[in-house]
Amino acid sequence: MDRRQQKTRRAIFTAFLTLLEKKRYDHITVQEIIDEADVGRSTFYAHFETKEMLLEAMCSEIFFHVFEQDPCPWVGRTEELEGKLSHTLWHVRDSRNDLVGILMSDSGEVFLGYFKRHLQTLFEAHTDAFDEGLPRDFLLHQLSTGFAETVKWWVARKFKETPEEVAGYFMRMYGKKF
Amino acid sequence: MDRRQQKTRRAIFTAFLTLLEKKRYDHITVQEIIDEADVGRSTFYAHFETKEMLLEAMCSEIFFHVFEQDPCPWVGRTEELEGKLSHTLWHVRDSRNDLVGILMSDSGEVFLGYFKRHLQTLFEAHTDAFDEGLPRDFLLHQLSTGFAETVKWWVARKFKETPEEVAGYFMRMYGKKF
DNA sequence: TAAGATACCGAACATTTTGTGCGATTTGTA
DNA sequence: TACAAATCGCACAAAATGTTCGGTATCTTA
Repeated sequence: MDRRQQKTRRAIFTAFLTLLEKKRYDHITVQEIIDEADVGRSTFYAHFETKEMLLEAMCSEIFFHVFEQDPCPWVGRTEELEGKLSHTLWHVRDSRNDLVGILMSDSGEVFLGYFKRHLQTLFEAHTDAFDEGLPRDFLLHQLSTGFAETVKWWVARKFKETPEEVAGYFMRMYGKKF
Repeated sequence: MDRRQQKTRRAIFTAFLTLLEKKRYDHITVQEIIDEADVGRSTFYAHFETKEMLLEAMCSEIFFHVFEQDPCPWVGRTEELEGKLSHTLWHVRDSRNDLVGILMSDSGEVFLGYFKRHLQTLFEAHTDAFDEGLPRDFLLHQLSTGFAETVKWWVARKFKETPEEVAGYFMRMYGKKF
């Protein structure tokens, strides 16, 4: 892809993220994004048809960059669910500069949609760690939304706990108890 | 309150709910609400400063009507948490005409905010039914968001299960297990 | 390095949506 | 009935969106 395109695309993304930390998504105007990114008006519309499609593209790109980048450079594979969750939390904390604005804003649902679908596939291989007497779709729905909410709780607490502690809380909250 | 005010207020609310079932909140224009409600433009703005404040007022009113109407006419009090949750679910199903549009739309967070705060106070008196070794704010956050998500799951399934079944699923998912 | 392709700029313009003002009319309340 | 208040609807201003186009800068590749 042309360097110029990458450059403006990135300028628009970072401008958007900057604005998202200051004010609500639906109060941000295209003009503000253009000004903050310092690009021409027609240039913006050459890249994104609407503000909404910008959000969608940005969430998609960040999600892919954070969670589906392959191979993961700094972590060994583990078969344990709790290890996988810790791993996920490491990624979240590692990318907090990109994620916090999106996760905490009123536009968070778009990114969370990607995240929850990702989590659902993750949990599908581990339902035996939980109560198998529950309807499977209920169980998976609760686990994925529950972990997403765990992340939001953690972010709101500014990552005070370690990833391992948080994953432990989650497993203790949702896992089988004997 | 003047009958005329009540009438237009109601007309605007129902128009808004009607539109919310057809299209997304942020794609609805004030003009569409005005047309659907069949009220004058200045009349709308005499009632609500913005579309957002209309949403806020509507969520507040519906929440109060559904959950804090006192006394509750058709149910006996119970001290059991599971009974209280079933009771809540009865209210939800009973008011589904008003709630489904709001809960399922992209504007759902406003109503869910009221709902989760309500749930949090409800759970505060019952934390002994859950794992007390977890941080209290984590526990309460998970329970309130978890029950809210349970409701969303149930709504999406078009109330296929009974309130008691759903409350049972929730308790089995989150409650102490021995 | 020269040529062609492509992206950017920025200003102008049309359109849509929002929000306000005001006189005339209708409706509610006392 | 008489007064108060809400509604209507039209006109108008302001803001935001989205498009077009000619000139300029930059990239790619032959």
